[in-house]
Formats: sequence, structure tokens, C-alpha cells
Amino acid sequence: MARKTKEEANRTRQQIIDAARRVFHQRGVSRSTLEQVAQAAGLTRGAVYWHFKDKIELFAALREDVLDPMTERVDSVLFSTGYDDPLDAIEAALKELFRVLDDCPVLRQVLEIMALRCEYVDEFAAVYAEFNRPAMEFLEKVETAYRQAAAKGTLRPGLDPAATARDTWAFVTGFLHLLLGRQLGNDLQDQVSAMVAAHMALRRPT
Amino acid sequence: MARKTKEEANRTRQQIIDAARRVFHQRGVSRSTLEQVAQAAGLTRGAVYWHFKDKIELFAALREDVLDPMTERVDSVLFSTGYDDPLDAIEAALKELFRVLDDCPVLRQVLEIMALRCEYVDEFAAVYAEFNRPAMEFLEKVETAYRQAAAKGTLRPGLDPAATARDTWAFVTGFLHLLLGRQLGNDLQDQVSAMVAAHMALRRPT
DNA sequence: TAATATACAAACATGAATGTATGTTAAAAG
DNA sequence: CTTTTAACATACATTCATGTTTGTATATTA
Repeated sequence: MARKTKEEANRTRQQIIDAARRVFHQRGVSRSTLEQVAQAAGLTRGAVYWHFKDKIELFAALREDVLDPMTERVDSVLFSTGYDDPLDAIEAALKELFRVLDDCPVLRQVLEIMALRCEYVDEFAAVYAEFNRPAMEFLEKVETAYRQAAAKGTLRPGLDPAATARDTWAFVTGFLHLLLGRQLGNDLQDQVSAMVAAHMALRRPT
Repeated sequence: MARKTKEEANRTRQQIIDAARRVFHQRGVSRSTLEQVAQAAGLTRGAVYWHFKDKIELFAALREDVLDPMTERVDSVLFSTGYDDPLDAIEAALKELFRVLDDCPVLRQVLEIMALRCEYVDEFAAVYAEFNRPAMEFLEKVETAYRQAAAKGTLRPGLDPAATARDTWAFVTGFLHLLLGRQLGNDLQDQVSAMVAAHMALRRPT
């Protein structure tokens, strides 16, 4: 094969990532063959091994490709200065999270791979830690917001910010898993907004 | 090999299941070899193939072995007549759920396999449905309980039983995943009871 | 008690998937 | 303009998991 221009090479690299996302999503990570990925990308295994050391490295690239933008988008809402009440910021951030999931099918694919199509053992045990790190950071950020709300008096009296944050944390985690489990277009998808609102309403003064 | 008595055969069947649980937990379902399972049981693949058609059937047996008892134990608390307030029954049932998880390592292993060490594609897609069915049924049961609480006036005024149940549902799902993710002995484990209590306190009248 | 089915172990055949090594051509570098 | 190196395709060697088949000795049954 002839040498390609650097720009072309980057494009084939991205093609491999896109193909891997589809193949991993359809067959699961461990059952996916690099041969299948290569074929889906219209290439051979040679190309895949040229751009990535092995399947694990390819999987890592695949994740970085879409995960970081999501975190930034949600954080920007959570830290937005446009809300007087921190609880409003949390509510908006949660809605934003699920909205991203809805209008970015690529992100959804990656999250479904990570939640339902990957076995977190051996080399992949580290991947799971990475999967959880954003969740842990999210917990801290939300706790801070709840603390601010308590200081401002917009948090329902008697609620402990830390405990409330953990409850929200579990809620988001569980809701994410439940959303990822079912296929698109189900009734859950349009109840998302209402459920987030109801969840937050529990934390507001009566 | 000589023929064993029926009782002995049942014992080796159970040995295979126990071995499979350990191997699946350590290596993940798809990376586990029936050879590894056989060795861990002190047998050969011949025995495994004699008792089970293939890995999928073995995995199914492994689940049935421990999952049904858990559901029964939680349900019996939820449907107990010993509580005046249905919210108390829900709270007790949730605590029971996490307690079972704590003092039945075998169940925990199976749940960890299902949550983190299995890829739900192809033949295993059906397994995931089975994984979710108890969760769906749980949602309905909790919703009924919330409805009863509303009728009795023990549910915080203004709360919709259905929406409240979905929130609890997400909470339980998320909390389960979070618990399964981390190794035993972490700080979450002893906060479980407090978190459940806090979650339910949000639903009680002020 | 003879016949048969059971509960495995051992051997076999097959089909991948992986990693690596080699070849080829064109883009970069000098 | 020559040399080098990048960007792959192709071919090779090895390992390994699976399913099946065969063998065999003992429970079980008639």
C-alpha cells in the first residue's frame, strides 16, 4: 500500500474509531474482532495495528473521542452564573445531561458500550475506574451546589447537603443505566424532564 | 470414567456452577473458558458439557441458583403486614435488599457478574431482559405501596405516587451499581442504611 | 443377572483471533 | 533529486476455545 498524506491518515484513523464504535456496540467489546473492525472501516487489520497497539488502546481512543465533550457541556451548565438558585443549576445540568444523551447518538453508543457491552476484568478493570471518575467528580460538584443552596436558604430545611448529593448521585446513575438499557423511543425518554423536576422538587422548601 | 450415583452427579453439577461463578467473576463471562471452569471444579470439559449444553445454559443455571431467593426475601419484607405505614415497609425492604447483598457473597458475585462482567449482545441480550424484569416488577410493587401510603395520608402531600416510585426505582438501581462497582469494606457500605433512610425521609410529611 | 443408560475422561477436528514480519508505494525530509 | 520513512496490505505462525466423538466403568433397571 502506498503512503497516504498525514491528513488522509488521520481520516482513516477516525474511520477506524467510528467503525470500532459500531462493531463494539453490535457485538460487544470482547467478542469484536479487529478483523471485523477493519472490514467495517473498509480496511485491513494492518491499518488497525498501525494506528492502535491493540483493542484496548482502540477502545480508549473511542471513549476519549466523545466522553470529554459531554462532561464539559454538563459542567458548563452546572457552573453557569445565570442561576440565582443553585438548585436550578443542578436541575438544568441534569436535564442537559439527558438531553446530550438524546441528541448525540454517538455518545449514547459509547455509553451503552461501557454500561452493557464491556466486561470490566483484567486490563479493563482500569477502564471501569475511568468510567466512575466523572461520576465521583459529579458527586462532589453537586454536593458543593447543594451546600451553596443551603447557605442561600433555597434548600429544604433539615436536609444534609452531602446526603442529598449522594441521593441525587444514585438517582442519576440509576436513571442513566435504565435509559441505556431500553431502546430509543420508549416512554421513559420523554418523562426524563418530569422525573428530574420531581427529583429536585423534593429538595426545595415546601 | 465410572458412572456416579445420581446424588453424586448432582453434587458435581453444583460444583460446576460454583466454579463457574468464581471463574466468570474473575475473568468475565466471555473470556471465561469452559476448560477453566472445569479445572476450577476439578473436572474436565466432558463433565461440563454433560451437565450443560453450553456456556449460556451454564450461566443461566448460575443465576437461577441465587437470584430467586433474593427477590423472595425482599418481597416478603415489602409485603409484610407488620408495618402500619407503607413507607416503613418500603424502607425496610430496601434495607433488606442491601443487607442481603452484604451477607450473601455468592449473590453479590452473581450480581457483579451481571452488572460488570457480562456483555449483553446476541444470545445474551435476552439475559439482560431477565436482569431487568425483577427491576420492573419492583417498580410496580413500590408504586402500589406509595399509592397505599398516599391513601393513608403518610405520603408527603403533593407527591405523585408513580413519579415518586420511579425516583426510588432509579435510586435503587443506581445505588446497586455504585455498590457493586466498589470493593467491599468501603465507606459506602455502612452508609447504606442512612442513605435509604434519607431517601425515604424526603417522601414523608414535613 | 443381563442389558442399558449414565456420568464422566480423553482424544480429535475445526475454526478462529492474535501478533508479527514482510512487502510496497508514495509522501516528506534533506 | 535522492533517501528515508510513513501508511498501510498481505502473508505467516502460533495459540486457543469450541463442539463432537469415542471409550469405559459403574448405577440402575427389567
